[in-house]
Amino acid sequence: MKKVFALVDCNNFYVSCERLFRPALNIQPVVVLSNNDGCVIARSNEAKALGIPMGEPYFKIKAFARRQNIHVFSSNYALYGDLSARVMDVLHQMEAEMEVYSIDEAFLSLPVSRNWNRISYAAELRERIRKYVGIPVSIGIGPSKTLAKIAGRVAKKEGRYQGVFDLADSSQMDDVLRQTEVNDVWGIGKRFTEKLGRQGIHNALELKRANDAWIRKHLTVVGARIVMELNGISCLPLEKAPAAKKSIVTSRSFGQPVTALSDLREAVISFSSRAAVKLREQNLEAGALHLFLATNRFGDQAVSYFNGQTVPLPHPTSDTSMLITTALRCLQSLYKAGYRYQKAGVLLSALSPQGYKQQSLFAPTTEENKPLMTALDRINDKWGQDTIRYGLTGAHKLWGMRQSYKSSAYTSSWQELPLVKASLV
DNA sequence: TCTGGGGTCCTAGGACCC
DNA sequence: TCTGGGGTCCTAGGACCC
Repeated sequence: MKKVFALVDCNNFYVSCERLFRPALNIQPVVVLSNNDGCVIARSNEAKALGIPMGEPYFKIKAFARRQNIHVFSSNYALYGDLSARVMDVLHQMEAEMEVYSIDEAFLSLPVSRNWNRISYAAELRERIRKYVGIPVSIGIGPSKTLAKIAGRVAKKEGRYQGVFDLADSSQMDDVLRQTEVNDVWGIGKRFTEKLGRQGIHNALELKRANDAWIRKHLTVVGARIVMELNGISCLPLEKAPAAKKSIVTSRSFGQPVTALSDLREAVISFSSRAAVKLREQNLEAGALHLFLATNRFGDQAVSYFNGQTVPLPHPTSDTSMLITTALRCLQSLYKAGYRYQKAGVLLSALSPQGYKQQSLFAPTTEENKPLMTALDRINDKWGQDTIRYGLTGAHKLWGMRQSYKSSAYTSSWQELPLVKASLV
């Protein structure tokens, strides 16, 4: 049977998560900040209306936010991750084929049939998510993922459609595409927009009709696929199972600049430990480790330093102490005194399933550490991250993140459950 | 003072081989 | 003056996404 795609997209997701536990904020301007309280990464409609751009550094709007009574939150991924899982559960229950595309989006594959009403199905989905989880969503429907994305924008923006817009076999197709700026098309970013603009291509309809050879030459096959998708020819299939990871990164900007090697060591040990846990969660082992250090990229270029080092591991491993030792060796050779470091990170690559590669006959094996790693993960799973951790990750954490406006882990920590108070009068 | 983090895919170019 | 050609593999960098 022929299929169409539906995109289910949570509205202003992080803001909606915060509002769930602070309903008084439902009509107030709200923003959520990135790690380190750096940039604005989610805005309520009221905050958008006040002109706060996506990605704006917080320090630039701090005074304005205070004047306008904008409610500000540090990001709280424990909360957002849990609510995301609940939204995805509701979708699963509807028994459609689905792809979890990101923390706040999922694609569904819907059958095309004359005696079946897609719009009322989508409306029902939307209502269930509102009722069971409390998060508002928009749903766009189209013959390709790219068109479903465009339909989703219409669903979100135009109140008259009540959160659901169907672009599959729609007579409005070209009108909608004409009104969609090219940089709002999925896969067209800043650079492609500039290139297209120089060719006189400014909206999605013009892109749909663009010359294929030119697109292939200047936007590569990536661009050619987008053009086909705009023409209703689906090139991007529904990925029902998540693909195995090819790399795992743990990196952070520091709450304040760090100069001492000892502080960097703490950070590097902490990032390596975290990366190792992620590796084990996915039953993977790494064949190589990359460590990088960076000073503030917006600061004075004369005193800037960015460097990284990749080293192969003697054999694929997910052993925390092996990864820490390797990362610290990199740090030793990368570190230069006198710089104000702002960021560091560990990247694990050459990933393979656990136990997949043959062990070396001569290299030291980490096999005997497996029970220790398993025990460590179990305890931290049960009692919370970092209940047991490697020494030297530091108690004072000079390098730790700023999170001045964080809400509670309402749904994933017994200590932080919301309290409901009632009294009988 | 203060500018996120974690990913993917594609291409060009260098190293190396016969 | 003239300095092969074709193939593979790897990596760095660019572009994009949420």
